[in-house]
Amino acid sequence: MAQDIDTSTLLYDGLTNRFAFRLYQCANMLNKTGTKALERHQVTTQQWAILGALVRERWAQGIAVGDLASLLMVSRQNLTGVLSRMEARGLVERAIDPEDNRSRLIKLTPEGWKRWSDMQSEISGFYKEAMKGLSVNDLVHALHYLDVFRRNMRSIEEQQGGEASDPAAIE
Amino acid sequence: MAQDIDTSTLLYDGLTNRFAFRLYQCANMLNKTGTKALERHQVTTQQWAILGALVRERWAQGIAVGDLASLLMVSRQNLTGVLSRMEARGLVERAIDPEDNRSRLIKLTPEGWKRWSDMQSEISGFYKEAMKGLSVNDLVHALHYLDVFRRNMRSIEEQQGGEASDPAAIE
DNA sequence: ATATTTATGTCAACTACTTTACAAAAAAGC
DNA sequence: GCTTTTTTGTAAAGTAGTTGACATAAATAT
Repeated sequence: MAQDIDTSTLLYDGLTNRFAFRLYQCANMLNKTGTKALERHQVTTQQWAILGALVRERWAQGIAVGDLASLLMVSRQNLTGVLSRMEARGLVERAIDPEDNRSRLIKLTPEGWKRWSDMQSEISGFYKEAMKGLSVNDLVHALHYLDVFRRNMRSIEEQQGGEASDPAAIE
Repeated sequence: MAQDIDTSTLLYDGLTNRFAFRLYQCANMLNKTGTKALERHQVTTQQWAILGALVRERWAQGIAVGDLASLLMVSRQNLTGVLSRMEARGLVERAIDPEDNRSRLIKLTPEGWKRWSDMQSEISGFYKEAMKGLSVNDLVHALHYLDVFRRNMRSIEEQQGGEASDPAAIE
C-alpha cells in the first residue's frame, strides 16, 4: 500500500507539515520579538491584542469576558488570567454587567487608553520591520490562506466537542 | 500630520495588524486542535514537532539541545523542560556528546519511534481536515509568505540582541 | 411555580513560552 | 601555559495556553 503513494501525495504531506511547523515558529517569534519591541511599555503581545480590541468604538461600553475570549480564540480561563494581570496594572477595569450579574464588562481605563496611545510609535516601527518584503497584495493573499485555515480550525474544534470560539460572530 | 496619511497607508496598517492577529489565532488553534487530535497518544503538538525532527535520518545519531532549539526557534531553557517531560515518558533519551562533555545528544528511544509510528493515522487525518480548501499551490504560496515573515522575525531578533535562533542553519 | 439545564467567570493543575542567572567545560586570546 | 571569553544545558520566576471543576445566576422545561 505504501508503495502506491504517488509523489503528489508525498509533496502534499510535506507541505502540510511544513505549513504547520512554520506557523508554530512564526507565531512564537512574533510573540517574542513583539513583546520585546514593547518592552518599554511593559505590555506583552497578548495584552497588546486585548488593548487593540478594547479601543474599538464597538466596545466602548465594554465587552464580556466570554465574548473577548471568542474573539481572541482563547479559553475563558486563560483570558481571566491575562485580564487579572492587566487589571492589576491599571490598564483595564471589570464592571458588573447590569443585564447579567454573572457577567463582567471589560473596559479600558484612562491609563489603558494612554498606554495604547503611547505604544503606537513602537507598534508601527515594529510592523514596518516585520512585514518587509510583503506587499499589500501579499498580505491580502496570506490573510486569505490563514482565514481558510482558521475556519478549518474552528470546524475541527466543533467536531472535537470543544467550547465554541467563534470570532466571526464577534468581529 | 495624521491628516496626511493616505488611504493606502491605512489599508496597509490594517492588514499588518490583521495578519499578526490571524497568526496568533491560527497558531493557538492549531496547538489546541492538534493536541486534542493526538490525545490518545498523550503527545502535545510541540512534542509532535520534536518527534518529527528526531525521526529524520539526519539526526539518527542525535542532535544537541541548542541545535534542536534553533531548529524549533524556541529557547534552550524551554526546550529543556519539554525534553524532560518527554524523557520522563520514555520517548527520548539524553546522551553525553563524546566530543563535548557539556552537550547532550537527544535521540528517540525505541518507544519514541513506536509512538511516532502509532501517531501517523491520526496525523494524516488531522492534516486532511486542517488543510481543506487549500491546494498544493495555495500551500506553496502561504509557505512563501510565512518564510518571508520568519526571516524578518529572525532579523528583528538579531537587532534586539536576542539569542541566535537560526533554523535555516540546522534544517 | 418549581425543577432542570445552561451560561458566566474564576480556581487549580499542567504544559509551553520568555527572561535572568549560573556552574562547568571548551575555545580564544595573550 | 595561563587568563579571559564564550558556550552548554539547566534552575528559577513570570506570562500565556489548555483542561477539568465549580458556585452562582439565568434560561428553559415541566
